[in-house]
This record gives sequence, C-alpha cells and structure tokens, in this order.
Amino acid sequence: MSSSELILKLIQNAGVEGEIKLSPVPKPEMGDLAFSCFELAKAQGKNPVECARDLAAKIDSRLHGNDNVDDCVVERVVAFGPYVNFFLNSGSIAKNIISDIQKQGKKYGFNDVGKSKKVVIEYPSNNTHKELHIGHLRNICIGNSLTNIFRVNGFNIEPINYLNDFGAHVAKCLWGLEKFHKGEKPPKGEEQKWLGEIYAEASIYLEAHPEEKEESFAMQKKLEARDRSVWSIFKKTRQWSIDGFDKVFKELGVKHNRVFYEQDVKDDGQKIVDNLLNTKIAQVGEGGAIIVDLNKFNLDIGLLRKSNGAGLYLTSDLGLAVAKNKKYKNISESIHLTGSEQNFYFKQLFKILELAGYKYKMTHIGYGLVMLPEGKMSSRTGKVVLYDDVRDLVYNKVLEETTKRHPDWNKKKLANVSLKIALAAIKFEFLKHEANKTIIFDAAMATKFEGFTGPYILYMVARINSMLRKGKVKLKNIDFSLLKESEEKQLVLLLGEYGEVIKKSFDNYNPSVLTKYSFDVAQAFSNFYAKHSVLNNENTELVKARLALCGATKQVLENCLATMSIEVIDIM
RNA sequence: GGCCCCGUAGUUCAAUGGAUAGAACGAAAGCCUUCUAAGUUUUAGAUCUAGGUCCGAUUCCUAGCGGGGUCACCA
Repeated sequence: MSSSELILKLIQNAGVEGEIKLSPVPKPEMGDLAFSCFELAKAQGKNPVECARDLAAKIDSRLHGNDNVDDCVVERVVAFGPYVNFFLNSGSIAKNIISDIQKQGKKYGFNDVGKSKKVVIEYPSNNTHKELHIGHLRNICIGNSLTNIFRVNGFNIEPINYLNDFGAHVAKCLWGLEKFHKGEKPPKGEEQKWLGEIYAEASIYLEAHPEEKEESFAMQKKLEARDRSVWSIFKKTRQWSIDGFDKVFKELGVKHNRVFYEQDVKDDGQKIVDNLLNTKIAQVGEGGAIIVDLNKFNLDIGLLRKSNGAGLYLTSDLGLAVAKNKKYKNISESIHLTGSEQNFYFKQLFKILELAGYKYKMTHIGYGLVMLPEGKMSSRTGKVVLYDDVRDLVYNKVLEETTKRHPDWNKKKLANVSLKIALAAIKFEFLKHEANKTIIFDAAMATKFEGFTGPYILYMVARINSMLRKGKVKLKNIDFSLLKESEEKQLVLLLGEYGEVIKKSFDNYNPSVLTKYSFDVAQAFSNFYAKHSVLNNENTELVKARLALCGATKQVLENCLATMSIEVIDIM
C-alpha cells in the first residue's frame, strides 16, 4: 500500500466520508502531505480551523493508541489552520515508493483509466505542397506527447495523419510551378522545401494579381477531375512532399498507424453533402453554393461546396469521418489537433457531423499561434520560420557546446549526441506552455540550455548514470531507513506523485504538466546531489540506499521523458 | 461590429476557488584539488482597471482597457 493510501485510511478511520484528496504542503517544516478541511467543515457546518484541530487530535490519538496502525509511515499529525498536515517517516515512504518504482520500471505511473477504449488522434494534418514551419513543430510535439499520455493512461490510441493533398493549395502550387518554374529541377533532397517555396510565391503573386486566380481555379477543377494533363505532375510533386514529411516525422519520432489522404476521401465527402442536401440538413445558398445553416447553434453558416462544384476542407473532413469510422469500429473519442485559428471551423464540423448522426466524443485541441519576437508569421511577407531552420539553429549551438565539453569525442559521436540533445531541447521548449496559449518563439531563448530546459533534465539523467556506473553495486536488500535527510525525503515524495501527474496531464490534455514535473524532480535531485555525497561514504549501506534513490529518480525521469516523446541519451 | 482565446516580476512562462502567487532567463553577489559547473547558494523584482459572488478570487461573474484569432466560395 502506498503512503498516501495509508493516510487516506487513517482519515477514513477517523470518520471522514466521501472522496478524500491530499495536497502537497508549501514547506517541509509544515509537513509532507496535507488534508484540507474546507469541504468537511462546510458539510458539518463548522469552522474549518476548528475542524482541522479536532480531526488532527482524533488521528493523533489513534496513532499513539497503537490500535491497528498498519505502518509507521505517519510520524506526526498537526493541524495548521484549516489543514491537517502529516509528517511522514522518510524511511517508510522511501521503502514504499522506491520499491514500487523498482518493481514497475518503465510501467511506473501507468493506470488503466482508458481500458478498452479506442481513441483516434489526428495530427499534424498538414498540407502537401506547403512548407513545414514551427507551427507544425508545435503541433507534432504536442501530438506525440498526447498520444503517449493517452497510452500511459491505458487507452488504445491510434495516431493517424490526414494529409491534405487535394485542395486549392495544391492547385496554386502546381499553377506556380507551371508559370514560374517550368522545366526547372528541384535541388536534390530539398524537393519538399522547394515546393513549399513555390506555393508561397504563387500565393503571394495571386494576392497581388487576383485577376489570375481563375487560372488556379481551373487547375483545381482539372485536379479534382483527375485530368491526365495534370495527373503525373501532381503525383510526382505529392510524393516529394510526402517523402520530405516522412523524413521529419522520423526525426521527431512521429509514428502514425495510418495516413488518410484528402484525395481518397473527398469524393465520399461530396456524397455526404448530397445526403445532407436530400435530408434538408443542407441547402442551396447564395450563388448556388451548398451550405448548412448553423445559426440556431450560434455557428453561422458552414460552406460545404463551392458554387462551381468544387469541395472545401469541410467537404473532405466529412469524407474523412466516413473513412475513419469504416476503418476503426467503436471509436470512443476522436481528437483533432490544429492551430487555434481553426477553433470555429471545428465547432462547425463537429456540429455538422452530429447532425449527420455521428455520436462519439469529438475533441478539438487548438494550440495557440507561434509568434516571432517581431510579430506574426506570415508567408505573404516571407516571415516564416521553417522547421529545418530551427533544427539547424539549435543543433549547431548544441554541437558547439558539446564540442567544447568533450574535445576527446569523434565527429560522429559529437554529431549524434548533439542532434539528440537538440531535439530534446526543441521538444521540451514546445511542450512547456499550455496548448491554448499563443507563444513567442525566440531563437535566443531556444538556444539556451540552462534552467527549465530539456538539456537540464538530460544532464541530471547523465549524472545519475555516471554514478550508477561507478557505484557498481547490486541494489538489493536495501536499508531505506538510512534515507533520512530532508532532501532525500522531498525527492522521494515527488517521485511518488508521478502517477497523479500522469492523470492530471490526461485530464487537461496538457503535456506541459509533465515538463514542469520533470523539472521539479530534476531540481529536487540536484538539491540532494549538491548537499549529500552518494558514492563517497564510509557506510556502504548508505551508498546502496542512495544509489537506489538515484536509480528510482532516473527511472521516473526516463518515464516522464518517454511520455514527452523525448529520447533519453546516456552520455553527455 | 458579433463570437472565441489571452492579459501575472524587465522578459518567457507556472499556480483542480485555498497556506507566504512559484520557476526559468536577464540583473547583482558567492561556490569547482571533492560523485559531470548544461550545476549550485543568496539578493532585488509581478496578479491590466473598476465592480460583484464567496469564509477565501490570479482563478468564477459583469463592465471597461489592451493583445491575438475568427466571421460562406482561403486553408
């Protein structure tokens, strides 16, 4: 039984009913875990301070009345204002928590909240023929981590991608290719990037020359009709994009179970539009376009089909829902991860799907825009930071630092380790903030590796690894009662919170909880490490106990990093 | 203009309605013959404004101010 379960039991035995929640205590001098009496006081119509005093006295008398106390986990119970604070025995909690971690290893912190529930998550749902920028990077970091969070909470989650390879953006790019770059060959290995640039160029040009938009519309019509004159160039360029994306996905650790293409679902989407028209859910609007009037839901009007017959995102998204439900039976939740500028769009989409009869839970997570210190990104003015550029920027800085620290390493090792540290830094940076907040991406901040950063966490893992290598002790038959320093206790208590952190990150769809927690653990470890020597001790039993604590810390940090989709590296 | 999101130290971010609002970077001053200094110790520094609900508000409500997003043929 864990220490918090024992405390819960103590409180229950003292006559408190209902759900009991324990909270951390602001300062170690005030105790280790607290029970707040506000709700209890309300239920009993008493003053919370008085309530806490009575409860503490009651529990205390049981504690010293040696009737049936399971363990000596709780040393003292004290009322602090409206709180009942528990002082725990460090040895006992260390024994409980560290053995738990040792036993469960990589599975420590897992739960089965989502047992036998199927969830589909769609990300980054990017467009072929366009660039991959830092907005997509944020998407991927959050998506990777959410997928893992659902997994460790026991869900059967299917990460999928929905590649938009068949919309107006493709037509624009192909039109630009034809108009400005006919006969040119893309730089080798950079085909996807090259297409993205051409898309941006065409887009900017068409903004300035709207009279030529007809030509790109014509291109889209040909495309949707699968006209032979455009089909082979479409196939070729599409593959360039896909290959380019796959390279990035692989580097960032994205593993989609399946990819849906707009091209394959758009026609089904058009059929749904016909159905919606037949069942009077949709209607013919201005100029002959097909719309759904969602005004009674305060969602304006959804445009399902252009007046020229061509489809839009909504058209394809309806088709995607059909394809998804054909492939996956009994979906309990479908998660869509996109930029927050699509919040309204997804409200419309979900409402239309609901009207069309789909009943599973639909969740849209709109993460905030990634801004630059000088303002908003905009492909129109060319102020876009591409993924490759960020990766290179951070990588070069890490390489410089690593080379300084390890002059003896060969080039290959330097490059390999630096890339992993760089990716850890980038992922951590993009997971730090709550998803719905707009963030400012600052290159100067992204290339600092001190403090609340990925490299800091990796550094602590590296220090622990180094000690474990040097210690060469089998971590068996450990005397946990030797761990009685305050720093040791704080670290142990924190390690015990991991399961709650996993639940909290799931409840709020929020990976930033994990970054904060991993930093807290690393910091608590650092406090312990700075004050107490692990290996340089006469008492070999103490060395063993401390190494066990280090090992448990490493395990929790690794589990946490894995959930953030950050690869752990052994050497630094 | 309607709707949605956001306003917390100089900067970037935390804080299920609860204890003295936490970090990081930056600034000032210390700590490497001692387990990896990408470390550590100390100092200074903040809840946009005005009301309201509550025993208690950074958190909830109303209004205002400021920033961002979005509002049918873009994605």
